[in-house]
Formats: sequence, C-alpha cells, structure tokens
Amino acid sequence: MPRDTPRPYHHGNLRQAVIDTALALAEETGDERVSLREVARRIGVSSGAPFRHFADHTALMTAIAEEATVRLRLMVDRDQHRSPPAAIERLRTMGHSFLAWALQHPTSFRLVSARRLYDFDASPVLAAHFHAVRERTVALVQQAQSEGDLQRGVPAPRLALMLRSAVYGMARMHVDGQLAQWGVAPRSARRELQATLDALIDGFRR
Amino acid sequence: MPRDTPRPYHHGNLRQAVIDTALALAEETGDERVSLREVARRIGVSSGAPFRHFADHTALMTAIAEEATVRLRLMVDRDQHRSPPAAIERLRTMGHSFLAWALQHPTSFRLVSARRLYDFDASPVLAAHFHAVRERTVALVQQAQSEGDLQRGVPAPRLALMLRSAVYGMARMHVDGQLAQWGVAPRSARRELQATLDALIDGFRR
DNA sequence: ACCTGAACACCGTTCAAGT
DNA sequence: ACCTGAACACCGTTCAAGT
Repeated sequence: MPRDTPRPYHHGNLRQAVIDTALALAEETGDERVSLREVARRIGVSSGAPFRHFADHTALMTAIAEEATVRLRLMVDRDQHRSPPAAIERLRTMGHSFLAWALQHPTSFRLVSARRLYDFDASPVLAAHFHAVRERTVALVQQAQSEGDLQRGVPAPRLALMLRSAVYGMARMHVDGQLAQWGVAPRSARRELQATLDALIDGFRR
Repeated sequence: MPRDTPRPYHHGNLRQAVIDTALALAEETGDERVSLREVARRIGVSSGAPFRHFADHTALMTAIAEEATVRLRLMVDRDQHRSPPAAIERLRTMGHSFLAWALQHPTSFRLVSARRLYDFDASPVLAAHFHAVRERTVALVQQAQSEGDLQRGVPAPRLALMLRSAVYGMARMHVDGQLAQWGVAPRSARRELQATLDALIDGFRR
C-alpha cells in the first residue's frame, strides 16, 4: 500500500468509492442526475472503471437503493425499541420514523420509493425489506384491534393500507414539493405531518 | 396546403405535433425517457426543429404537464356535476376521480405530481390548478363539518391534508408499483383503493 | 484481477444557412 | 417565420490493451 503515489493503478476499494460518490452526487443534484462518468471523474478513475464493479447504471442505483433502505431500517428499528409497547403506539412510532427519514433524506426516499432508476425485482434485500414492513404493519393493526385500541369495523389489511397510504402520501407530498401549496412551511413540516398522522390514528381509535 | 408533398419544409403545426408525439412517447417508454431527438425523428423533422417552439426539454415537459392537468380537471369537474350535492359526497367523488385518473394515466400522473421533469414555478396554469384543488378541498371539508357529516375535532385544513395525503399516497403506491406488496392485484386496484378511501371517510363521520 | 482510453451510438442545445 | 444539418459537449457502454 504505497502512500506516495496519488493514483495507483488499482484503486483498492473502487466499488465502495463509487457507491459513496454516487450517493453524494445524488444528494447534490438529484437522483436522476447521477452520471457514471461524473462519478468516475470525481474519484479519479477512467470512465470505464466502474463497469468492472457494476453491470450498468441500473445496477449501481440498485446498490444505492439497498444502502438507503438499510439505513431507513436501522432508524425504524431503533425507534421501535424506544417505543411504548402498545401496538397502536408502535404503529404511530413507525409512521413518525418513516416521516422523519423522508424529511431528512428526501433524495434517498425519492429514489427508493419511485423505483424508476433501479431494478427492484433484482434485489432480494429490497423485496425482503418491503415484505417485512407490510407484514409488521398488518400485524400491529391486528394487535391494536385486539387490544381494543383500533376500530374493528375495517379489516386489518385495509386499515394497514390506509395508514401506509397516508404516511406515504405525506412523505411524497414533501419530496414532490407539494406541501407549500397545502399551507405547510418547510420548517414546520415534520411537526404538522406527525400531527396529521396522529389525528388519523386518533380518528380510528375505538 | 399541398397534399402531394410528403414532407413540406414547414410542418404547419409542429408545436402541437411535438406535444402529442412526446405524450405518446412518454406513455410508451416512461416520462423520463422522452427524447427530443426521438420526437423529431418520429415526426420527420430535423433534430433542431422543436427548439423553434420550445426553449428546451423542460419547456416541452411543462407543456405536457399542463395538457395532462387540464384533462384531469375536466374529468374531476364532470364527475362533480354528477355527484350528490352533500359536501361529504363531493369529497368522496373528488377522491374517486383522482384515483381513477391516476390508474388510467399513470405516466401523466407521475410526471405531473413528481415535478422533476418540468418547471412547476414557470407555469401559471399549474399553479392555479393546484391552488384551486386545495381551496376546494378545504372548503368541502368545512362544509361537511358544518353539515354535520364530518368530525369537528380536527381543524379543516388538517383534515383536508389528511384526506389528500391518503388519496395521493394510494395513487402513488400504484404508479410506483408498490400495491402488489400490499396484496392489491392490478385488476382490483381501483375497487380496493376506492373502498379504502371510503373507509377513511366513514371513519371521520360524526 | 483490475484499470485505461479509444470507440460507438446515443443525448440536448446552438446557429449559420437554407426555404 | 420556420426548418435543416453540422457542430459541440455531454452521456452509457464495450473492449482490446495495459499493469
């Protein structure tokens, strides 16, 4: 590992460098503007070098989407451990975590959720994650219903989809720049969205 | 207007032809894959010709977004005229119209709502439309509250945002390909989403 | 095993020149 | 007034050749 050579022929850890640089570039210019050539330029390798580690542009974006999803999951799990144990509170906490993540990492959220710039079906990591989120949400709704905290009139899968849609919609309205028209200033976005989610959950208390 | 010349030097109505062809191309390949060169090729004009009518790629996409929004509005207005007059029913109808449009024109919906491929701030048409949607939604919520059909515990603007988020989230989950994981088959999507919206509205009946 | 750098087929955009 | 077609600066991707 010679340290006097600024650019050795072999980068050493190009794969990770490409992922990190691409993530930074996405945050700077938008997920749809990540160019492999620009990434290579920033790292100081030739334009063809990244193709040794990623089959194509899509494969790189898939790797980024996986990285972002793992980070979201860590945050959700951490918050769940701190949540009151009642299922309805776990649901609320899950929604708050999701909103907080989307507001903190709008580019990652947009990339992962829109599923346009990467190949969702090629990633077992992503499939497992989204499956788990759905399972957990439905299970918590069922549990909250049997604990007497949520209305039983609506089937659990439908109530879960309703809550998910609302949270997802709030997060997307933010990243899509639509909150301003709805009278929500950027600074108060997190507070207002979490309060709106709370009002939704309270509306379905039994 | 000579009809024996297959390609006259002047197209005649190139601006509209570019919009129509670009819309078709978007439906075929996705809104982010609309190439001005491909549009020009399909119409049979040179690669520089569209620039006589659109300042750049963004300007063309803005025109498309406006066109799509006008069509959405026509559909919403038509359905409103057929709706029962009670504010809560008008709200429900509005949501159903929105969902139906998003399911029928996923590419247009994605383009308009994501606001990434065009310049929202450059379009008074779009600003007016979105402003009107919000005003109308909040007014209908207030009216439904005073007609005794919706809970008064939640402020009208917040309740309006909640309903909008849920509807928007459902529509986006569809175009983002996330409904399958939530146990909703494409064929039953419209029915299931409308039923979920109905359950939400019913949950907030007083 | 990994990287270079030229090559190819695409883009968006500009602009002198043509009709 | 509108369109052509060459030009420029970008892409993604491939691949023989280098280390």
